[in-house]
Amino acid sequence: MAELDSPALDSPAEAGLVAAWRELLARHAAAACMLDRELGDKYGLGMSEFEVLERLVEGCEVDGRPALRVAELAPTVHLSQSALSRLMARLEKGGLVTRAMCESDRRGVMLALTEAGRERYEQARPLHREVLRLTLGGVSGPACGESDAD
Amino acid sequence: MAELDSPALDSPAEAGLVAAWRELLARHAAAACMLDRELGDKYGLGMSEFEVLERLVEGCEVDGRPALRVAELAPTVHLSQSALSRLMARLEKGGLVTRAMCESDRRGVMLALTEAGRERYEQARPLHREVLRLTLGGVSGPACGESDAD
DNA sequence: GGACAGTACATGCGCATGCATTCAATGCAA
DNA sequence: TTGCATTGAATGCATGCGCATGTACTGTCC
Repeated sequence: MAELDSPALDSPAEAGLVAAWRELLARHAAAACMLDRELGDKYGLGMSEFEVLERLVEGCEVDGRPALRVAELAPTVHLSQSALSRLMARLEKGGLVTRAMCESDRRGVMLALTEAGRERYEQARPLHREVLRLTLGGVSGPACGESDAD
Repeated sequence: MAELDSPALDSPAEAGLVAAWRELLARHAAAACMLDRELGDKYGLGMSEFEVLERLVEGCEVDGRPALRVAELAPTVHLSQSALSRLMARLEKGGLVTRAMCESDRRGVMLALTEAGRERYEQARPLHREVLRLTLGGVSGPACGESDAD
């Protein structure tokens, strides 16, 4: 209730929140920056491009097989619909994906990896994982449970 | 041909890393997006602007007192030198900070909050904290079992 | 059937960012 | 002192993003 004139300090809970936020910002910046640089330099892919390719690899077969629609993909990569639309245009221009009109609903666009897209992804993946290892590796802060060592 | 070996699967360690990365991406996107929107709407500040003001509040007194140099500030807010330079220009144009030439090294620029800057920060802080509470609240660690399966 | 609201994606636009470059000031060496 | 490499910051430029809007299509209600 006494929040009239003690504006200079956070409560302990807030301080923890802020610390967590800064930690998150630092990790995100480190990983995103290095991913963009490394993947861009060596494979011509941005961080988001790689994420999109990965979703496509996970979600569909190669070239022509059942694929994803843009609207489904957008939230999973944390991009706006317009950003994803342009990103797909870039990938399509690079020959890594194809955009085909959806038969059942001609407003929709089916996204599918090409062979080149899959190959590019496979090539880039080790580097992506290595960057994650370098930037996130080991220190995951207040780690709860290690479920990755099965 | 890439799919001969076993390139389609990550090792368990890699899978954990990727899961942690996606978790981090999701939190960052949620918090950053909401912060930008809320702070922008209500106080005319971007997320990075707020972070910069916060560093200035922490690091110096009001208007004219000892301040920070751009080069010192940049890494703490994960911005490039050029981005920070422009950001400071925006804040200065808005009357929230002042840029003064450093006496001892005239290449440097001393950054200081103005009264308006401090006030704006104090006004925006509660909203900032609330957004953090909403987006990061409670869960501070990576993957404790709360994982999505898309 | 025709009009209208709603959905899916593309596009115009402005903005913030990073890289490369530039300009100014400093430090060092001859 | 002059000359040169280095550092701190600002700026030109290209890029990617989100918002708002436009375009094409769908489904519904009359």
